[in-house]
Amino acid sequence: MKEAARFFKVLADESRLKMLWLLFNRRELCVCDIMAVLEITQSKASRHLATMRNLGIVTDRREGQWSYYSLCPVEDKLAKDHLKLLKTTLSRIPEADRLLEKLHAWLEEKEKGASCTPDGKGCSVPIKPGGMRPSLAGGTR
Amino acid sequence: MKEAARFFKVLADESRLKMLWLLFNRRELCVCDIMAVLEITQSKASRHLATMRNLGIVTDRREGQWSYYSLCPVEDKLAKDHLKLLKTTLSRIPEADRLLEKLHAWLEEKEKGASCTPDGKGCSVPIKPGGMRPSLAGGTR
DNA sequence: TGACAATATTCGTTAAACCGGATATACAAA
DNA sequence: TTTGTATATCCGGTTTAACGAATATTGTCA
Repeated sequence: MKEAARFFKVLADESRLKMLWLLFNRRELCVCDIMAVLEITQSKASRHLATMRNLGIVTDRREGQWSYYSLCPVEDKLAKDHLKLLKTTLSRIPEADRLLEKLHAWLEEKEKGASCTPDGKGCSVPIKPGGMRPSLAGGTR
Repeated sequence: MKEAARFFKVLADESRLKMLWLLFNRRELCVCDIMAVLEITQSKASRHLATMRNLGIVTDRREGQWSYYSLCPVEDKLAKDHLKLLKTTLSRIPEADRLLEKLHAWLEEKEKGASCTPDGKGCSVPIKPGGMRPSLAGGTR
């Protein structure tokens, strides 16, 4: 049961729940995206993602300077089942919709050249006309 | 989502998971039973039960000197669904079986006159031949 | 009433979680 | 090589959770 408690401990944080919700709805996201959408500091985003990676419910993939996080296949049955249910239960929370809207707004903005600000207080949109990140352009579906 | 995190926080403790598991399998239990089966102190048992009552997932019923705790109908859909799933997922954990065996052993012992020891270190079985608690005699099913 | 049993609550301590800011690392582009 | 960006990690500091022991409360029974 200790293992089960450890699993729920990871769900017991609002920021992590939000991150999971985003990842339920987008194949992968980089730390930068999560910072922007959740409006949290970089260290906070990175730390929470690491927590979930340590539990084995997300993985990361390095590409250039970016770390892309995504859900990963979960072996543990308890975790697997509750995560699956979580996707459904979270979708019924009004806030969840708003979060997805924010995500899509951000991703669009990013396409146009937005980048993370060092202080994590959102994003600057310098509109570098040529500049384009690997981003999720064409990804997800 | 804050509400959801608050819910999972309550699940994020091994003792509380065990208590829930016992209550999934027994209509009601008094603090004394939980102390004995989980081998925890009285204050620990009482405090954890209070935590769950505050969240609205268990209720208590006073009868004489005993407080009987049981699961209560949960209005919140997220909590309700995850609790339902929890019963299934916990049942697959080997430890869960052993816990139920312990519960049944204790309840039987109690029938024969066992009582809580003040230090919460288990139970003494003074074998008062006549003495019988309200207990769960005839209850549960 | 007084002694005892079951439970709740308080108290002080310890441990864990979380946080922001600073720094370290890794990579990219100039 | 220097600069800048994205991320990870470290470093205190603050908050929250958990605990055992002690005490308070409530009910029982003699």
